[in-house]
Amino acid sequence: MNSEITNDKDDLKTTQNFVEAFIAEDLREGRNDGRIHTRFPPEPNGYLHIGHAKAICLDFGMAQQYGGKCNLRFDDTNPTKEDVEYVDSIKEDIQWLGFDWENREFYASDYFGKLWDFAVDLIKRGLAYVDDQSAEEISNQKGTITQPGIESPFRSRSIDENLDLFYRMNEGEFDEASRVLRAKIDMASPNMHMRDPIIYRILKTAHHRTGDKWKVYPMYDFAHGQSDYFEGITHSLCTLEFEIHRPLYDWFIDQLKTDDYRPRQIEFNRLNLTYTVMSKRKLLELVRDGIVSGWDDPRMPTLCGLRRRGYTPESIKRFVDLIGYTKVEAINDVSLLEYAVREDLNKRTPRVFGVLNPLRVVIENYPEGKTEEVELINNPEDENQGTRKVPFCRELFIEQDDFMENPPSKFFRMTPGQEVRLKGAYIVKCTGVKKNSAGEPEEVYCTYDPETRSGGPQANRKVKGTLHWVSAQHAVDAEVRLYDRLFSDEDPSGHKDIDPREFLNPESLRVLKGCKVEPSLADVKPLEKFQFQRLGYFCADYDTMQGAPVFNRTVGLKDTWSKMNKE
RNA sequence: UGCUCCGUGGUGUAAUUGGCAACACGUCUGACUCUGGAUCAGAAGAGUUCAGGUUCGAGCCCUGACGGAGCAACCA
Repeated sequence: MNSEITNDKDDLKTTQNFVEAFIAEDLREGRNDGRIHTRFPPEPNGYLHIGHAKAICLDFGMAQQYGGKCNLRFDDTNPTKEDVEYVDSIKEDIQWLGFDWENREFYASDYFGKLWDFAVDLIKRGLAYVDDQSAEEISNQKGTITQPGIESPFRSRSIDENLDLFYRMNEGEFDEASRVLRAKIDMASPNMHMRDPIIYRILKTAHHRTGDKWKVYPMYDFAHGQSDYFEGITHSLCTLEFEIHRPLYDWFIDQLKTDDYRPRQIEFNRLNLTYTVMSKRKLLELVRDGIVSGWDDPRMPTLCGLRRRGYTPESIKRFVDLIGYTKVEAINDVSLLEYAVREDLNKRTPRVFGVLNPLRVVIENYPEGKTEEVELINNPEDENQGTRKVPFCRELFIEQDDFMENPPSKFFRMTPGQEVRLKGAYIVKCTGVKKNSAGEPEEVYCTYDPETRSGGPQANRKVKGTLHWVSAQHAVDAEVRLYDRLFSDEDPSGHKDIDPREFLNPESLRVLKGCKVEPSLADVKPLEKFQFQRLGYFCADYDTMQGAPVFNRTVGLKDTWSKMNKE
């Protein structure tokens, strides 16, 4: 039949990344009964950013690809930092990306009981002990990166005493920080994480889910791997900084396992983007200090920020697909993200006319009071999007940048004596300009050729430039927010001793009021996306009101003209 | 200084059991165009951090340097 037709050959993946290779191998060898089960484990202490999207795509993607499942599990073991506000936003963002954890919404706090039992079990087996020392004493005994630690004086107290103390810790009998439970492993290990790690600490803060039921809470290392185990996770995918934790992860699993099943931790590289910061702490500071308007400020690399900026889930997934997964610490160029969103928006957004910096044009030989309806194609990339009618009359607005009285060569726009096409309407010839006292153009005059209306007898006459325009009489006023990168340095947090905010880009937001857009845009709804022809992609902001649209610029169109002029 | 991980065009990634270093973004040409967009055609750009070794043959294996990152929170 149509054997030679493979129109999607570009999408056929011929290679697999190292994570896929590991998983494929495990499956081939029948480990864990040939199951694949992953999990996405956010801590509910902040909003998700595009780096999390990379993890989400891998966690859910691997499960999808190999016919497995992916759980959503909140890693909520530290009530002092976590909150339900974050739980809700995290769920919303994952759903927005298009992933589904079905009924598998779990919390590490679901396992506090089992974790407690496991800790008690370790104590009974002589593998854990209560340490009465202060944080400082414990830290001093821990040794350094080059020197082994020394054992705690409480390391060998009796099982009964340990049990008694541990129960009393949870009954609130002791102050926070007065005692901890530690695993008894090896104070001389070259891996600091194996030097009798703390596994439970006393915290008297109420937990957002378990209230004041518990006075002791497990540490990350004592909760994460075990939660994986309880859920039957087969592949625990995380970022590179947890590589050093893997021996400890495995140690706990060894103590827990009762048969051949065991989860495997695999670490991949984190996503870094040029011209931004990605750590939750730094993002939180930007919000807290009012440098941005909130977590969903369109300049933020958060998923809610990107959403508000006009990014689509597809473009983010495509970007993640393009950058891949390795073990190399990389810094990815935002221009690739911008490429991904342009590629997507080009296919899906309708074209419209919007004039950001209006300059009035009067067509002197066009009848006063006359209005024509001009038909325009909504999207040349997708004819299903049809056409629309746009009013045209004697007075219009064009872009200030599209007029120059004394232009350089290769300026194919409005300038005295030169013909230019008003897209979808007529070819006009500039006849003059009126300037204000400062010498700036205030009003431009031209004449039109009635024969050149699109579809008309002279319509195919060659002119070098085509401009977008809006009828002055019918234009809708809009606010437009032009966003640019938040930092002017490629790697703002990559400089020792320099605060990233030294590199804040003062032009990261420019608000334009009194922009003129075509009447079809009067009643746009938030998050509706458009291509403002010749300018870029824009997305209606949440601040949009009936008849008073507000647009965020997602990304500009490629602009070879402005590039030429930079040199 | 100890341990762990990592070093392939400007950037991000590929290279099946060792077999003439591939792709994407970016850059630069040109064509086409009622978006200086899109599309199409093409070009430049690395000899794989370095030095040895094994081999008929090494980006892939071995040794040693050099460079980068992570690890000493009662954070995750």
